[in-house]
Amino acid sequence: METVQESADPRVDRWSAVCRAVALLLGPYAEVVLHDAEQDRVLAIWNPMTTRRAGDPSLLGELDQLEPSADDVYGPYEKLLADGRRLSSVSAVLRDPDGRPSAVLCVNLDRTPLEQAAAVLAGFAAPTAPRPQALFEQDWPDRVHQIIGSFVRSRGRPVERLGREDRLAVLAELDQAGVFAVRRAVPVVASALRTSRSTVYSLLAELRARRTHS
Amino acid sequence: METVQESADPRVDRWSAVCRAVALLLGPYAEVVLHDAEQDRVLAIWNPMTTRRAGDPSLLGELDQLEPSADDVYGPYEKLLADGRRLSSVSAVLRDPDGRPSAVLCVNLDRTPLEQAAAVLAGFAAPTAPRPQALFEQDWPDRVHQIIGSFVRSRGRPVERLGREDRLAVLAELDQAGVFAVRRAVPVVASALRTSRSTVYSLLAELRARRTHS
DNA sequence: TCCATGTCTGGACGGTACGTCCAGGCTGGA
DNA sequence: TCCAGCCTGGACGTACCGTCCAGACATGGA
Repeated sequence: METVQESADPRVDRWSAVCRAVALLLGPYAEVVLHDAEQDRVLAIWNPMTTRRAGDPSLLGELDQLEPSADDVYGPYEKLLADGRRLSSVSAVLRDPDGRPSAVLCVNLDRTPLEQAAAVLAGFAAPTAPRPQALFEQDWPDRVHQIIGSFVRSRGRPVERLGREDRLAVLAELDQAGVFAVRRAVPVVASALRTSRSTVYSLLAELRARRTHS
Repeated sequence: METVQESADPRVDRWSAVCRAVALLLGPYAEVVLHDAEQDRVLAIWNPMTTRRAGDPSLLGELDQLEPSADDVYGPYEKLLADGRRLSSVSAVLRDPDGRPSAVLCVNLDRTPLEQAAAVLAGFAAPTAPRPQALFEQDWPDRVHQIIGSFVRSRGRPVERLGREDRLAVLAELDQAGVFAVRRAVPVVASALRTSRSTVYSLLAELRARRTHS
């Protein structure tokens, strides 16, 4: 099992056993990330699925402000990787003896193997139907919030503190998901991202420009 | 195995063995329907899943005009029952020795058991996600055509000859599928139904009126 | 044949949403 | 302090949406 760990942080010492255990239990398709809740960076990664490394600025901070939960456990949420892999993510706030949040544990499970098995079963009855399941999303605003929430959680900081690149990334996810083909989607996304309609259009234009100019 | 058969039609005699065999092979979840291609009615049904009976006016006629296929076999196509069951439908034009179409065989397979198994697998990795699979439909015009095509096939007559009630029914399916929440959907549906934009809006208004006044 | 009924249709219309643009304000860094 | 970049509300033209209507058409009965 590959481990990426920069410095000997006491919190890593404290939690690494748990992280290793989870990473081993869930097999080769689970990534375990330990975030710093104070200094906003990655403490350690087991079985990394992306290129993130310890010390990267996947800052946290104020995770407890968004969606306060009774037991500090969030998820599972769905997340999309750039290469199309679909992840199930679970986050947990780890607190020190004083009760203050000191680290955030994220477990990302690659669901594609199980989904392939499910597709085999589903396809057995309808060999030609490309997607035998859902037609169109009825509660697409909920879906928008799910995608944004999953993204926010993976970055470990609330929506208000997302940078320009973060918003471009989450808009790319939403766009790839086809959100902007449905009517009245832009205002919903804008308010969900705590930004203005103009900005959403501007960022979308930049996305398209980047896509064509490369 | 339940069989609904009204009159001793020679075509029923000729093909009933095939129909019984298919109905037995595919178990209790397959419905086999033999349609009259000349007089536009149901000749016989094995394992009926709906309330249709032999002699019902599920007229056929001119099936060969729509989407000419080399081998007279259409599908499988997806179809929705009123109670939500999802079917895979296959149709075949049966021709008499002269080569003229005389009967149409339809096999409707209930996919819900297999889909439940698939849902178990898919849900294993994401217990809380209501729909772990697709986000939004990217090629929704294709989907519109699939729905309409499946409907047309189930009624056994081409789009141009659909009556008012037929169009209301297919529009209800499309509406329930959320098609009209996507941008520019109405013109696409109108041209697919070989009707005008005005008519689609009018029928949709009537649908809504019926839904609220009952 | 003529009429009555019901439906479909193209056109036109007002209203809404869409996407773009810009001048101003804000923020973070030099 | 200035500067550069970004965000923002507002305004604007356009495209689309949904409705309405008068005429065409088909159907069926007198």
